[in-house]
Amino acid sequence: MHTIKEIAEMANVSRSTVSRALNNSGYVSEEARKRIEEVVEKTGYVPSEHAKSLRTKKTKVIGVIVPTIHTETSGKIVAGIDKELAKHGYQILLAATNLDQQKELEYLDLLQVRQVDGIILLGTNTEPQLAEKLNTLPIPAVMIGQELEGVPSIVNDDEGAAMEITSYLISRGHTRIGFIGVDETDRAVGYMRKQGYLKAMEKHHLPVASEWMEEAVFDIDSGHDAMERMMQQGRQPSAVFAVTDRLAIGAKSFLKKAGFIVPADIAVAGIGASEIGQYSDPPLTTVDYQNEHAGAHAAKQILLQTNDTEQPCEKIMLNYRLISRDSV
Amino acid sequence: MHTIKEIAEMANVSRSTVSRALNNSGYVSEEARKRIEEVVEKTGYVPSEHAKSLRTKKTKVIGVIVPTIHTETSGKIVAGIDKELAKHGYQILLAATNLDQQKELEYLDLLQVRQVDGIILLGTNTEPQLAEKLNTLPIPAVMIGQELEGVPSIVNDDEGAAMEITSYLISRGHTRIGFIGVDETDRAVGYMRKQGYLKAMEKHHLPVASEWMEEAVFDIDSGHDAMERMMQQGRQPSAVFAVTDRLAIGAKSFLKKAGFIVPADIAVAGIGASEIGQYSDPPLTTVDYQNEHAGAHAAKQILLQTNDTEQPCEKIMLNYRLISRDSV
DNA sequence: CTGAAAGCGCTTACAG
DNA sequence: CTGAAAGCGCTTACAG
Repeated sequence: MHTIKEIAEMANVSRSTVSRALNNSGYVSEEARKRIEEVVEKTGYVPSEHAKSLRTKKTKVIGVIVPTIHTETSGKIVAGIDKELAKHGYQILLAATNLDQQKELEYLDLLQVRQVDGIILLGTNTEPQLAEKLNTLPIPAVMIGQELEGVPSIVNDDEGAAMEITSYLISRGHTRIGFIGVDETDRAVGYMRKQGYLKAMEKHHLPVASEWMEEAVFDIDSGHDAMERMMQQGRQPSAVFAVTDRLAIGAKSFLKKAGFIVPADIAVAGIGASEIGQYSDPPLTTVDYQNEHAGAHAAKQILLQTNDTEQPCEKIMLNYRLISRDSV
Repeated sequence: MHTIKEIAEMANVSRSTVSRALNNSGYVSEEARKRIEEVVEKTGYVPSEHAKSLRTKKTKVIGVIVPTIHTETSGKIVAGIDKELAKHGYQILLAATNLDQQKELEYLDLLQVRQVDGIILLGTNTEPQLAEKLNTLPIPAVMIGQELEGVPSIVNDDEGAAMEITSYLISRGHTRIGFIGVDETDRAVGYMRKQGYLKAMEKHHLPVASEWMEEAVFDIDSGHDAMERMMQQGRQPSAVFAVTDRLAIGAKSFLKKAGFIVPADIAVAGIGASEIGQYSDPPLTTVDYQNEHAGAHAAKQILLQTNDTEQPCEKIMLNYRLISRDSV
């Protein structure tokens, strides 16, 4: 690895001049520039980002904190972030919490230490501790998927989507509609989607039986088990809305095993527009949140903020669209 | 953000002593250490990684180059890498090529500039240019999924797996077996898996018709189209082996649309043990490569090499297992 | 148009 | 056990 000093010596100029030439800042004579370019070309010299960062306090790296990295949703969001960031020469420093909320806070520190220029967080909760930390961060942060006081965020219309999908089930003649949700500390997925379900039911004056409401965690098996519990009750629903596609897939897999036909016996719907839902049997009715867009938006936001620190704290709510397929 | 100088002043010691205390290197009296710890605690001081890196030439960051980040395979491998790395306080700097081979080379440079301690590459090809670059890299590199001269690598037994799955189809009574592959510049997926197929057919003295061999690219739609082409020929196969699950899913989706019953009319098998295959209809027979393990192995390898530069260039071939499900 | 010098925030021999 | 000093590789006023 060469250093700027070596390049300067080889080109017979000072380090200052090399720096100016490379950064296009300040005057450099044509001849000097040419000599420098030749040397750079010949040596393959690239300046050390660390030294640069130390001086300029900029790293062109954005920290991204995700709950899990091998799920489709995270994957698409990160892909969206990456594509947008790459356009501007930024890179992603990735941190996965594996759904451990404590780690969310730890990584916030860790990423700061690495002097990232900004942080994008795929939120799983809205704990006040997190909000506080995010608000006192010396660098810009953007939250995806959850709304948090004082933090710019890209959110989905979770309540609206849940209402729409529940209403869709109702419009297809269903009145006994089950619900598979998750813990409400996840405000977007746990609370808002449940609200949407409840509001739709209420609007149509339909009863909501407690034995039709199950709580699960974020995986397929958990959806399977929730469906199993629901069907063991006396009164069985004729349709079920699960707050994620993976939960819905799990529910369907239980129903299939237990001999129920989807959608003839029971209709199933989810949220997420995952491929696994698209190619499962029968294809899953769901809502598309356009996760790549969410990622791209977040990247744009963070880039805006790094360049102009006093950006207003924007909240963006993304569109969704219902995808009706054969599971309903 | 505080600096070591401020901490030193507040604790009434020199910067050297603060550094020694924080890194547990060299002697520090109990009293000094206590004072320093108190100040650090109070201020929430964390040393700048950039300054550290500039001195020590270590960053505790590993660059990971992937073809795409939103696919299940990449996701699982990266998850495996991340988990192992996190144990040792390392982080991932992510770069996605979106299947552009040129970018693979560019990112190799970019990551070096960022002074990562090592690079893990999910390989898609074995171009000599890539091998050469990897071999002259001043930092350790590990390749996953492809074998490359002189580069430590974690590979799957692609030929073995393809042979086994083809033999499995044969053992179920199939003799007319189609093949959906990808370009052979991807040596592992394109060439080795095709070899496995051909060898199994040859071993059982079965004919391989050219109209049973299709080439696709890495997505579901492409598998669909390849299957469509194959079925438009005069002689139709009774089974088809696609080199990835996604291709197999695409093939199945065409067959379904065209009115064929899987597996009664045509059996379908893939490789990858993806969830989408598991929950598709009927569930896909496939081979599990245990991608998380591959990632973890790669991380261990790279960690070994960063600490001990003269590690021998190891090649590891991972186990696979056949998962037989209803698509065959 | 150019270069000497200071400084970013650390670590590490070295002298005491 | 501790501190002064040099140095990692850059950038940026400043003086010329």
